[in-house]
Amino acid sequence: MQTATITRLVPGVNALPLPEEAPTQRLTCSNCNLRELCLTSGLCPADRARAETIVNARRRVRRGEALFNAGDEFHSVYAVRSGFFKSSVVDNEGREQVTGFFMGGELLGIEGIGTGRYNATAIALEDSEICIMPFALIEEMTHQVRPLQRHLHSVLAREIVRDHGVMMLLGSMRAEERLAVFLLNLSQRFKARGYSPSEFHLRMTREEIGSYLGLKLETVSRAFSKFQEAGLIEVQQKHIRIADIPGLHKIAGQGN
Amino acid sequence: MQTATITRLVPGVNALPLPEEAPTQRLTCSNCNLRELCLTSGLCPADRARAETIVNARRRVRRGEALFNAGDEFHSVYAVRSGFFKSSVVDNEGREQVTGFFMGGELLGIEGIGTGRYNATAIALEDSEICIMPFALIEEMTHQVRPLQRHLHSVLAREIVRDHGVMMLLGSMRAEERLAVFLLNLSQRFKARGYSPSEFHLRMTREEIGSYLGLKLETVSRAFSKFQEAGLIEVQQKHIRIADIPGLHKIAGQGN
DNA sequence: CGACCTTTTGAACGTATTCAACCGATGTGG
DNA sequence: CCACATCGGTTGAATACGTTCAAAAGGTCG
Repeated sequence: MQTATITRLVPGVNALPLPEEAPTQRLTCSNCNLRELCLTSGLCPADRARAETIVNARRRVRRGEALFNAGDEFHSVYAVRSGFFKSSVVDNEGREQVTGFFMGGELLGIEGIGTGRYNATAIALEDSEICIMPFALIEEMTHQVRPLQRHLHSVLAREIVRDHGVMMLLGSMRAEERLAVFLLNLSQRFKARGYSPSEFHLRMTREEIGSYLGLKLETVSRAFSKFQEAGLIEVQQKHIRIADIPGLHKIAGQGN
Repeated sequence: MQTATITRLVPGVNALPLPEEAPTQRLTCSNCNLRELCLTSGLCPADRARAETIVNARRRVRRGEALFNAGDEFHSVYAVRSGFFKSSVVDNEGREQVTGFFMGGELLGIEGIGTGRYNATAIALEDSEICIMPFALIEEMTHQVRPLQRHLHSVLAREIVRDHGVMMLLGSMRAEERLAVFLLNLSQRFKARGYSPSEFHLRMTREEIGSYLGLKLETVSRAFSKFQEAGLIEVQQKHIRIADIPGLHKIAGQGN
């Protein structure tokens, strides 16, 4: 499981360019198509060019493999370059709670700053690639590039805001509302990345969706079936087509 | 409701010392008994002395009064100097979700950095006093006092970790487990502030506890009664005595 | 003291869970 | 390449937990 493929991007012992990227331009934040969704979003080109030295390597993570585990020593923040992750925490009784799903441009592990250890486990739900950003480099760079500091604060704060949304979802909504909110959120994030907002593949199982939403997998499955009967979606295994986005919004927004 | 009593701590138009503090030493982070629980925790005396200029005023907030409202423009972070607050968000349908309770030394409003507006509403549950820390000053100071920057990151990250705990609670635990976890958490926080960990006053209503825990107020009340019958606590209205902390841990920890 | 708010408790109800069976898809080894 | 084992998903029936509705008692505050 620990056969990580690491691509060094900075001069060093392993600096030789790997075959698959040798002929083309090297991938940096400046030419990354996810730059406006990631840590350097909002920076001017000059600032971004300086900040992108934060990414000192990339790494492939295969489906099912852990990028990091809860309790591991924190040293780096990871940006999803491609693929899909879940993060989860486990309590004393071994119950897993999925705390989030992550796609291109989103950051993983950042809450490790608090204690010096990762709080959650991050697992790839499909073969993925991530950018490694040592936190020491990030902190150093925030002193040289002020907008980056502001943006780092913003990223952390928005994660808190996101969590408040999840608390609202878990604390006050019924099963079908939760699933509708979940589907709309995925839809909107796919859209922001240039994918279809109405047709996509779920990378996670019903059980993982259920864990995230505070429901059992059977309840998730039943809600999918009910949405399909109502003509709101078409669902076949992991393939989803959203037929009626306003209809889902109506369910998401109100007591039914 | 907006009759805020503001005590200026820095020279300025309203710099005259108010009667109640004129005769004694001025309250600063350096001599605040909450300093190790607050934003300057972990700083050496010299760094703290520099950083404490962040607090440029204090303000009284009376019971029931809002310190800030969701949607208000974000400019300051607030530290609870004395008293007790709740924070909550409201969805489209008007449902309130309490996202946290805050006591001495804890920070309010920090997630506003993300969007430039407060995400939640903060309401005093008893007459309280808070320290006002303009975020512009905080950001400026992090450049002069490196450990402060690290600590600011840490505070934000621990808020995320805390939220993950709440997600676990809301997503995977049953009513009595949730209440046990809640009581133990309060107990531990009172203890950290030098109060009795086994006997305290609940500042919030059953409804607010329920909102926080994703339960109805009747369910909270029943769970209290059941804990009392089991000899785990003595409860009379808002007064709580925890008689059997290990017993509560047992309930908090396991499926019953 | 009276009005109002909070809390408690009971009874009926409803939603999500649990238990179970079955089906389809996926992947592995002979 | 097929057979079989495994995993993920769907659906039904019974159950359990928390909610809803309701009434009444206890506190609090003007």
